[in-house]
Amino acid sequence: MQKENSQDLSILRHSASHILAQAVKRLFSKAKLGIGPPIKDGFYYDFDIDGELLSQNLPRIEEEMRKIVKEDFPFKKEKISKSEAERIFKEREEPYKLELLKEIEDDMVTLYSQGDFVDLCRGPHLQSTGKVKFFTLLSVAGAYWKGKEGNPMLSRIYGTAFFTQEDLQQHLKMLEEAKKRDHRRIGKDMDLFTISPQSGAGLAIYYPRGAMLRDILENFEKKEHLKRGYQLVWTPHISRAHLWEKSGHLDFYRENMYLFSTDKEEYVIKPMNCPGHILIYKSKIRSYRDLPLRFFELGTVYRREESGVLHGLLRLRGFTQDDAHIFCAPSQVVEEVRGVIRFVLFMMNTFKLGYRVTLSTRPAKYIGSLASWDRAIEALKDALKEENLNFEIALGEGAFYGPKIDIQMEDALGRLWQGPTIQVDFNLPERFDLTYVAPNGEKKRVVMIHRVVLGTIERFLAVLIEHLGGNFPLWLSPIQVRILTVTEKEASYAQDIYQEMISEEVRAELDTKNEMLGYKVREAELDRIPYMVILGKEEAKRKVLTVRERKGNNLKNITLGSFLQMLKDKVKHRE
RNA sequence: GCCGACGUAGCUCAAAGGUAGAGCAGCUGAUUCGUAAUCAGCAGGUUGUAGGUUCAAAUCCUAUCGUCGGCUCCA
Repeated sequence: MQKENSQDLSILRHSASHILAQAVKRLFSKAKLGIGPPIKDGFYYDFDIDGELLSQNLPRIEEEMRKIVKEDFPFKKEKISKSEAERIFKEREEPYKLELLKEIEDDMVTLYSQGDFVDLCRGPHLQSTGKVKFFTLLSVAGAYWKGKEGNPMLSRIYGTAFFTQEDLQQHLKMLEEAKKRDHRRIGKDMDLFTISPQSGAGLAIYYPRGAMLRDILENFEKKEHLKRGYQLVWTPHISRAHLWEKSGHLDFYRENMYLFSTDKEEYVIKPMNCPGHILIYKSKIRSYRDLPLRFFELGTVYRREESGVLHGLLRLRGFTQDDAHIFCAPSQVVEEVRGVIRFVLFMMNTFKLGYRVTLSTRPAKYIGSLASWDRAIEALKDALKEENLNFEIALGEGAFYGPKIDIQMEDALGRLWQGPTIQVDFNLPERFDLTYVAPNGEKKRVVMIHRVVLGTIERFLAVLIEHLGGNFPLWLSPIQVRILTVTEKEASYAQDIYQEMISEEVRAELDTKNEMLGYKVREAELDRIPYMVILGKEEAKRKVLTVRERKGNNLKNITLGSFLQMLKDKVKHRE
């Protein structure tokens, strides 16, 4: 039933996109048609036209669409020969449709028409334009023809459509809600971080609360890595360009790298941590008995990203990977990858995040031999299968040095962001001649696995903020408790409680402002503080606390000792 | 990088060529209050930046930086 519904919905939306195209052609006869498919949450149509005109005229276009709906044209399907279709679109001066026709291998094609509007389309559609009742246009954006940089930039109009007014309303409401969860909004509200034009686009600055949050995450990461046999390492932020020449990055990754020269030499600000970890591996002769070696670093890297792609903490130019490189024998690869997969799943479960797994294969631009690529892909597949994970294959989406498993996480608008990734690399060990001594005394080639389990601290924080709407569980909350006094008379008792708490390593704040309690409660709620401790005449007299939970429940007559114990238990179990 | 929109006080937003304004936050004072906004006063801005048009620019033009929505790219 559900599935049928979503199929019907995409037919509806496809029809809506044709109505949109007809409306635009009516208003702007010079507009050339691109394509107009239904998508996950609606539909779009691409036009080659002055984009400014469209954004100003969105209301007019929508009005025209409603007229077309009223006119109730039937959607007519017609099967004709390709040459006949070519004649029609030539006459109608639709160069993009002609280009699409050329790529169709069949001799026959289908056209759909409504009124005087004709489109090359596989269909299906609803019976008539009158069936499309509840829709709205949302935005205008640029989009390259066929999604290829270098192709002409078309103007894309996005919209959405539903079968009922209620569904439409609900969807629009959901978009509003998502906006409220936007990590940039919450980051500002909760005083966590900023990206200041003064320091530069794509570079985040953490305020005390944001820095606290990072620190909690980072400490958690370090502990979990140590538990799994990783060793902490640290490598410098800049290094000689020479190193990056050897790794191949200067050839394959140059446009994303920040380079600078000192008087004598060129240097690179690291965009990745692997070359540094390789130097650590190479610092001595390694035995098969040492393997696998797992080097972990919260490595801050900088990449020159195109200005248009920057997006809060989700897409930055400077970010910190929870990066590790595992050096192992070829026979250990599957087991090591399995271990990383389990680690990733542990993380996703800990934070209760949804995810999607893909296996990315060899891209057009790559280094290393075909045979080693095939071997690496097999190893990743085996590990995924043995962990019983569902995954999709993304052809040609691998890194230039090896195939990878990507785990994507969802943000508040349902957009997917790459987080954890696991990449097998047979190539860098070759380039740097990384070996170990086998039992028979022979030198053997080591295999390298690059992997991150959260991805980056920044992006992960962003996804987490949106996932939780800023309501961090106690163990993650930068501020765990705020102490509120009812009147100024309780200031000294509150001060004592506060001192006790911070000495017990509770992240507490004291609010003795001369304001009414309602005001302070409201502020603490807006700051999403998990626990408020309310101290008035009663509490001071009886030396107890009243605790208000974030949701509004009250716990009365609690002693400081039992409250501290409760906090400790919850932190321990990450509730 | 490309297409489009936008940039006004710490924040949210007014002011459509003619003296930049409000709410919240901040500060001072009053109030001493029991679970999502107590009252009053004060202060706060070379309208992102740099040029230009004009008697006069937040407003019009150009460039530039940045932000937002996409495309492309990616952790």
